[in-house]
Amino acid sequence: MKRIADSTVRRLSVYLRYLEELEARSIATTSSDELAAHSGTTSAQVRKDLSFFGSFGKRGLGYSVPELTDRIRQILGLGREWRVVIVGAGKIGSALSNYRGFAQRGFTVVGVYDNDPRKIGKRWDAQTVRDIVELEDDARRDRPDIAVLAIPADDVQGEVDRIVRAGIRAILNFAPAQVNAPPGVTIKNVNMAMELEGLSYALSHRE
Amino acid sequence: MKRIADSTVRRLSVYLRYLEELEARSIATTSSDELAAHSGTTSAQVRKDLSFFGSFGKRGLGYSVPELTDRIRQILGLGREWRVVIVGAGKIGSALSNYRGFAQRGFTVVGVYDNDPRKIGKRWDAQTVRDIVELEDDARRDRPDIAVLAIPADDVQGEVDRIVRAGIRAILNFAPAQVNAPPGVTIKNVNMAMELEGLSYALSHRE
DNA sequence: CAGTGTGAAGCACTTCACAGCC
DNA sequence: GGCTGTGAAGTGCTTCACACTG
Repeated sequence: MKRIADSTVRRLSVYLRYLEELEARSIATTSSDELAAHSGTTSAQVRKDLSFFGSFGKRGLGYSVPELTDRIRQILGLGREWRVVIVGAGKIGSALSNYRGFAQRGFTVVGVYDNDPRKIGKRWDAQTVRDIVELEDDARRDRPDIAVLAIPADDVQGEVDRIVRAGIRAILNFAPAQVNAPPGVTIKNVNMAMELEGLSYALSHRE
Repeated sequence: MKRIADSTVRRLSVYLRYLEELEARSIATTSSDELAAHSGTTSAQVRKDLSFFGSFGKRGLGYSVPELTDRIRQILGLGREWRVVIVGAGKIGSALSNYRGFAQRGFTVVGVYDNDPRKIGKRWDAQTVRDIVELEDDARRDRPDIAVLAIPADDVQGEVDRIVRAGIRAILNFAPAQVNAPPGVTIKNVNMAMELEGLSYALSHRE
């Protein structure tokens, strides 16, 4: 399949959230106009995004909510369980795994790791914190798909390397550090410092 | 000044982090090549980004680390204190305000708010949680610049409206919901669900 | 006739390539 | 000689506009 822009995938995620809301309210159909209004984009953009994956609508009528919901879930790969390990037994990982949409969309925490002896062995949500050095061994058994990396900025690269050695090919990185991964490993960076500095910039450059 | 792309501002933030590291190691000069290597971009991109704001380098020599650090801080508006309120006394806000770079870059928490009676009045980091209905009154006294919105997805728009009424013109939104703000108010969305779904998509579309 | 699907046009960001300066 | 600064070219995402169809 043709390469899909990152921005397109992100918008699909937003469309999905609105479609789920419509589904909960038992609304049967919607239109590109309506989807656009609730997603902060334009109707042309919605139609273009969907067109990369097929023609899901009916001309003159719009889209069937249940059908489009299913198709987008399928496209995003949400039809299965994703096994997630949290590296860094801190507040960010905890906030993420407690988020109700997390389990709802098929993400399951199969392990929590830290390198701090004071944390190892302690209870953490429904898990017991394990020693980070055990990640590679455990991974052979647990077969995690995704690692959430939420540690302080020191030695982020070292932990990325460990995660990659453990055979995990997708990383959600909350550490404010630039990291390299081999081809075939996808990294998404969530950098709060960067976002705050973006706000600082915006506030500073107003008329 | 010419409008600057969001992506440029985000990269400046990354350059700054590397420059601070160089400064800590007392390294006096650097080059666009080196900055690029540590920021996941190209040297041409670095030079182009900087060129929007002036010419900070010396041909044949590169950039003075302290000078460029200062200039980027200035550009990003980090030369002053930014007063931040946290709306939603949960783990995300706590993780953010405990992040050492937060205070270091001039962001100060001046208030924490929640609507849960069980949380109001309780200690939360160095703050006492206040009732969200008091935000507007308090803002007249505290003059916050930025609101960090970290509440569950319900009624995000209502809280955005309240924040805007309180005169705050920059919002960092962690709630997975599309929100509208009047012109003049900048919103940055950090959507973890979207990032995870991006990873799900990437994992599902491999050869 | 309302609303989709889609080539074509428009626009914005990135990369190139080289003149200019230290 | 090395590295910056920058017009020009390239690339890719977004918007337009309209043919098409239920």
